[in-house]
Amino acid sequence: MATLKDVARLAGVSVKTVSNVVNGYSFVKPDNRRRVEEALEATGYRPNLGARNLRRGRTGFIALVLPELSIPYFAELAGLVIAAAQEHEWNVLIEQTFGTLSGERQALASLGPHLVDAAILSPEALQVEDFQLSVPAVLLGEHDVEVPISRVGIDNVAAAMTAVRHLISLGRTRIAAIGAHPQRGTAALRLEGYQAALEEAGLPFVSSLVVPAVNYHRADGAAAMRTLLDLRNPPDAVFCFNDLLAVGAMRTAAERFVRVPHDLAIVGFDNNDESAYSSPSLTSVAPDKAAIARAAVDLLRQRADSPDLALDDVQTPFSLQVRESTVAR
Amino acid sequence: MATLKDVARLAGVSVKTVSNVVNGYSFVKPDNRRRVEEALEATGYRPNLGARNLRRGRTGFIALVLPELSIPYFAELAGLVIAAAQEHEWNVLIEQTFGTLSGERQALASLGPHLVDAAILSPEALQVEDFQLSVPAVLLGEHDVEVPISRVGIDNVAAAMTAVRHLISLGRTRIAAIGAHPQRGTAALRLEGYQAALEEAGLPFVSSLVVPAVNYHRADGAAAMRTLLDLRNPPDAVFCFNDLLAVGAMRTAAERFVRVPHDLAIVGFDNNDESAYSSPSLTSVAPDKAAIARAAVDLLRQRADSPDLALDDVQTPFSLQVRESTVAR
DNA sequence: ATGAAAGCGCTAACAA
DNA sequence: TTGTTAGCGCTTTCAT
Repeated sequence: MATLKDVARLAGVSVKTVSNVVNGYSFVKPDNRRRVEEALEATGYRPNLGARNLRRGRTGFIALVLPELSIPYFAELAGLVIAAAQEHEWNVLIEQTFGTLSGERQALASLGPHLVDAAILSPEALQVEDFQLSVPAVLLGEHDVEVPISRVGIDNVAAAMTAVRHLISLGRTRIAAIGAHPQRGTAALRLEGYQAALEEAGLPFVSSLVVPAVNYHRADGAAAMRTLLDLRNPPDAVFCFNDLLAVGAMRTAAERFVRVPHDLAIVGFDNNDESAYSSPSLTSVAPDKAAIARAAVDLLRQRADSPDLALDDVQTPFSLQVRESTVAR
Repeated sequence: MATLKDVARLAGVSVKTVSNVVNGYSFVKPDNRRRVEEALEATGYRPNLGARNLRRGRTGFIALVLPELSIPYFAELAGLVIAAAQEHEWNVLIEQTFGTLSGERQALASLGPHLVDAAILSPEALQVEDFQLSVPAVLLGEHDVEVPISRVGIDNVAAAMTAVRHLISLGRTRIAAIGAHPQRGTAALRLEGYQAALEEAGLPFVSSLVVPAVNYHRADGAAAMRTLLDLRNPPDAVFCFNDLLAVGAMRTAAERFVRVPHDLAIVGFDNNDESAYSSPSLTSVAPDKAAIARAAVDLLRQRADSPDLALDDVQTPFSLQVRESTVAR
């Protein structure tokens, strides 16, 4: 592997001049520039990023800390973050926490400034005291914990209200919710939106129609739906706090021969790619994932350049994708 | 951020001693060890990986080059690779190529030895001449191109035969295939297995039942299925070269009121998580993704340690997950 | 067993 | 405009 020194020797100039050419700096005598460029070409020189970053005091990486890549929402988001980071010459380091407190703590602990320049976090269990980050960071989504970290995400209360209002507009009156979670801030907000929409329409809040979910996987949605269908008075609609739960719920409905949307309308959240292709296809709250990724990376770029910028809270847009699980084709 | 020097000063020893303690090397006088450990604790020292790797001539990263994280198969695989790499103290750098030749070339070009120690590649369009890697690499899956790179993957011909034999055992006789692709090696092998299974059973090969797919997304499967259902003599079964195509095919079947599996049995490939939850659930060839991830990382670890190990070709196991899309519940 | 010092490849301050 | 050189934080001879 050719180094700057090799190139300099070949071109008969100093490393500084080569460095200048490589970095597009200042003014280099045309003659020298040409010889350096030839030497660069001849040696196939490629800068050693490790050395460059050591010198510059940066790493060239940002971390993306998320529960699990096998969860479609995070996989899609990760792809978008990688694309957005590329435009800022950042490589992305993905850390999986599996949604556990210990996993999240471990991931955070590994995020020294020598490893990454900044971090995008999507925590589920972290406590306030854990947020002693040594690099600029941005939180994805809303959380109850009041931590001094910038955030990017949608308005969960409004999004949940939109979903439930849609169900109400369809004439549904016994609307269930799947995904309540005591510790999870996002869940609390979606539940709040659910309640607000019910109240607004003068519908009663029935606590047996609110089913918690420990995890947000398909199996949890399936189990929750079984609970709901076993009720003496089952719901005629259900708002799931993510698409995975909704897919599980639809699966249970199919197994029990409950017709969707005729007997039961279902709305999900996240608008996973797969949701457009299920039968019936799934109505879902669609956050603008590309906007989230872009906003997060932009925010970090600013913070990395000027570390003590004020906290920010970016609200990204969302929409409701209406499909067959609420409106028959 | 505390450096080795800081710790050494605090402990009243040389950096060498501290380095020895940090790296668990040789014998350190108990008294010194204790003082170093206290200083380590007091300063909250964390080694600067960039500097360490610069010195060691390694980067601490491996690249995972894949088409797209939004494709569930790759997302699941990526998660497993990250987990496997962690056990070898490697961080994973994910590069998305979007399956294009230019994307793949660009990704490869960026893989200098100063960026990554090794690479796991999942190419779709690369030509032989592109494989001028400067770091140890492993190819995921089988490819026609004869390149001097180790490979890890399943036996695609055998896997495809297993899938088609299953359909034949169900009494299906007009078995279609979705996903033929002129350039893609994996597609050629799956097609080969499809043909072999038909031949073995004395079934005719009907070329109109083989539908190509430019991409392997859900939309492509849906379109291919429309083509098949428009045939004067449509198939009674279809083998899709991945689960995404199968999901699309199922969607089209539902739209056309074709009953699965009664009128049409469907088998997919990859066993994506989502495939167990569709209605009907999808029968699928299930590669052992964890084994693939582990084998790939292990192989790279060996190659990184002793660069001129012989080429290897690891065959990982697979199974057939039989579900409702072929056998009604 | 431990210290001193060189050097990984690069950038930037300082000289020239 | 370009060369010389120090030094980023670490590991590792080479002494001691």
